[in-house]
Amino acid sequence: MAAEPLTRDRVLDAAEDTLRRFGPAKTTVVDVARALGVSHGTVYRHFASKAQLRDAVLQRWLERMNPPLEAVAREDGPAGDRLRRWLLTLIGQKRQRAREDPDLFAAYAQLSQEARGVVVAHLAHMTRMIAAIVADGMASGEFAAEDAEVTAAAVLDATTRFHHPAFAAQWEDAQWNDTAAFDPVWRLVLQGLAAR
Amino acid sequence: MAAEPLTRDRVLDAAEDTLRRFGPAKTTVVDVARALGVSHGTVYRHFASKAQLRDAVLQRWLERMNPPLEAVAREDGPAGDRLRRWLLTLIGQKRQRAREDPDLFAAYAQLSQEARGVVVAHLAHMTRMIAAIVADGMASGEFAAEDAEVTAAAVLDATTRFHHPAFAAQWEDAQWNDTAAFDPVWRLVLQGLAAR
DNA sequence: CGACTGACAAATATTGAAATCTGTCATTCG
DNA sequence: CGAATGACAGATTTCAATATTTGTCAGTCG
Repeated sequence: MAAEPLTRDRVLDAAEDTLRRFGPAKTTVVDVARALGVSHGTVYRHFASKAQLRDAVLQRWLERMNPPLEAVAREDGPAGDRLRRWLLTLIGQKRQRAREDPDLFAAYAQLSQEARGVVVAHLAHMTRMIAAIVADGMASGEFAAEDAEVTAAAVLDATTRFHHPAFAAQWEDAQWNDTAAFDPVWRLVLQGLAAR
Repeated sequence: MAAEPLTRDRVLDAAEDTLRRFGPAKTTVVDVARALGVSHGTVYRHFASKAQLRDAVLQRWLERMNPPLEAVAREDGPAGDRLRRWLLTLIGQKRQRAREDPDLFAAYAQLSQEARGVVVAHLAHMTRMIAAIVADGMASGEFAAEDAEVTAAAVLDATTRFHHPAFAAQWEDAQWNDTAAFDPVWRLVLQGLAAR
């Protein structure tokens, strides 16, 4: 074993690799320990249960979605344009993950059905980013809304069909490859936000 | 056996009863035949497969949701009010079914994941009803929309979270009992539709 | 002392043989 | 003749035994 003591992060790395390799159904704590060259008891010094380990892997994986979204949120230009780009970026990220990491994505889809902690935190972060854009739009007089947070949650709700993993199966359908289904919803949302 | 020859409808009745009693997982074609007092081969004279029988039961069950919705669609008054009532009726129907027929509802939830024929037809019908209300709103100058059908589909998409069975688990949560989550989305939709 | 091990009990998953179910069809019945 | 039967093959499900996995903890090691 290494001279270095085992860190939480190294365990997470090994767990993510193993998960990607064997899939969520076939990954055991012993597999993860073996990848690290330690006994499985040691893994339990860093995570209280297999569920917590899986949640932590998932959280890190979800958090990697944030930087591109934060970049869009910080851009210049009309709030409406930024919001549209932000939503399209979110949708794009989800689809990319569904394609590239089908196993991790399936685990995420399952957890979001159960509305578990990690996913709730993820959603809260998404809402906060939208709220920042909405608040900018309110400040510039472009949007008329009462409460940026509540409105942000409504925007996320209204576009559920396009980013919630329960609908991932439909993302492959031909008719979804372009924004034909998204655009009419986007029109509703943008005009719903617009000051008049 | 009865003097009457066995009808498709009597098979459907028996299948629905059996399904309700045993649940989708435990219902066999033999069970349905037994409830009718015939051999299971006879059931196959009316439905080509178990899947077709299940789809037909589900279709009838879904169609029973239509009358109250059609009643709302035919009411008088501003299109905005009618559309809101229609959506709340749809949401109410779904929740009622989720509570009263959990097994049939679970079967429906499963099928809508796979976007199967019955469900696609059901969705198309829902869209047509909304389109009628939207068209009325356009005629009266209350709404500004380009295409009533496309807009209707967008309204259904934007409210997915509140009527799609994938979210049924959340319908029981305290925060969903009132319209606290629905109202902000409704505001977005209504203002998105409104002529200015 | 703190990081790690590995034997252990209880929970969970796997397996394969037996039972049941689906769908077909030659035959019976009225 | 059309409606219904029931025996049958192949597919699927069940069930109980067997094996693996999770999570704990007393004990080892440096």
